[in-house]
Amino acid sequence: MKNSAKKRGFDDACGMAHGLELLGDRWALFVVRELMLGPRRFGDLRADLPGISANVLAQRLTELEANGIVVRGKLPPPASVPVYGLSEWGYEAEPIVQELGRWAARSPRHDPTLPISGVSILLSFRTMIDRKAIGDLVLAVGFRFGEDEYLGHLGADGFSVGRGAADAGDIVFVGTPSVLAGFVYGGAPLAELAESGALHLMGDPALAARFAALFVLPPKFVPPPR
Amino acid sequence: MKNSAKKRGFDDACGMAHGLELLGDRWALFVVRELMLGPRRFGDLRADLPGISANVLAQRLTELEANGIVVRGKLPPPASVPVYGLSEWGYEAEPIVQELGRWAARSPRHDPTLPISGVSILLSFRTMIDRKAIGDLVLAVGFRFGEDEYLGHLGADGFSVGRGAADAGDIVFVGTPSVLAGFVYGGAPLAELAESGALHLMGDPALAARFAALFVLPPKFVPPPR
DNA sequence: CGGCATCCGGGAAGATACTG
DNA sequence: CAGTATCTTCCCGGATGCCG
Repeated sequence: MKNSAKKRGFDDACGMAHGLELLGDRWALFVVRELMLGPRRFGDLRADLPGISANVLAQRLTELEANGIVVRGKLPPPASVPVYGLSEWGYEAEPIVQELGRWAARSPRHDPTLPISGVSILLSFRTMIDRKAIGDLVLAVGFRFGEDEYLGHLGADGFSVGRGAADAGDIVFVGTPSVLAGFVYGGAPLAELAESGALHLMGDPALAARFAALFVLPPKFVPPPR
Repeated sequence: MKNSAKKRGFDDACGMAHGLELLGDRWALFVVRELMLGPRRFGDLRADLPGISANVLAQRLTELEANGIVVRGKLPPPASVPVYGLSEWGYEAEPIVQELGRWAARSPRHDPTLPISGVSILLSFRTMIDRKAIGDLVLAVGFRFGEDEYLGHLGADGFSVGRGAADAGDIVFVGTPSVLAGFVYGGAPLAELAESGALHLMGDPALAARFAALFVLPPKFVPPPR
């Protein structure tokens, strides 16, 4: 009888309180974030969640599944490996992740030099895109982070992205999520990144620059003097 | 040296991760929620946060202040009592609370019969209002929960609310937040509530009914069969 | 009385080792 | 690779007490 579901509740009918009971445990929202672009395997989650231990990840997955947020599945043969995905309702948690990220980006203490996962940076594009700046630009953008490939579509209604063949993009970024973040958000010059081999671009550099210019971080909050 | 901020961080540049470092501690987001409609006193926070202990509340307030989210103030004489409010940036956290609440309202496990605070129910109105249903209705709505009075304004652009004299409303609800929730979200008949004394209405009952009809909870998520 | 220390017990998270 | 078992660490919550 390890559990008995004694979770300390909040005894509060407020939706926020219930949301925190479902997603407020340490690492829970990270797991949801990593699944936001499609199902993944246990080991992949662990690799992109540096710091989480196997038992905590297993427990979070179990709890999230019990609450109908995560769905345990199995790839068809011959793979036959277990995977974890989000339920339809689980996918609807994306605005939570977005608002949390958008708000925290204004924090004076935010350190953007820390490592970042591929899913994180791609989700941040969905959050931070400046729709008014898109104009009539339509573009397929591929991303290759090691073994993981994603394909995004830029259109008048924003930026969408999912697992897919990166080669299908009009432009393709190959590198690490951190370096890509440095290019898009940090304004690192593409030429230097390409020369050092940190970030490889396939396609028109001018298009890549136009793409990067669509994403801007909100201004930091400056506490007024006391 | 109690220990120099050894908080276990996430080492993740994702904005969401930083947001959780700022607001992810137990009770932290509750404190922010309770301050969302204006500054309050230590004891008031404690009273509306059943279950929190004084030392934890003090610690959260200290941390939130150190991070620029909460601002410690003092009412002018002759009151001269200390109060806690939100910084401008702190107020910007409302979408986080809203999205969390909106999402959790679809949870199959959500129990709306639990107690609820005055701030919670009023914030939920801001979240859950159906803008398309407002039409040309313009209305000032007062709320009196014991000693606490709030005044809300309904207009084409939604519902806004703040601390204020409830009497100034075209209609005024007097009662507990829970009973008001039962009327607005649970469809409890106003006549019975008034008769039992649980909820007192000043003003036109038809207006109150029109007001209540503007707020609808999202449909529950029904997990598909395995 | 409001605000914040201190001590303690319980339980969740972290690290590591181990098994199928 | 996908988890489970076990031990340790530390946060949370309650009680108590000091101090303004």
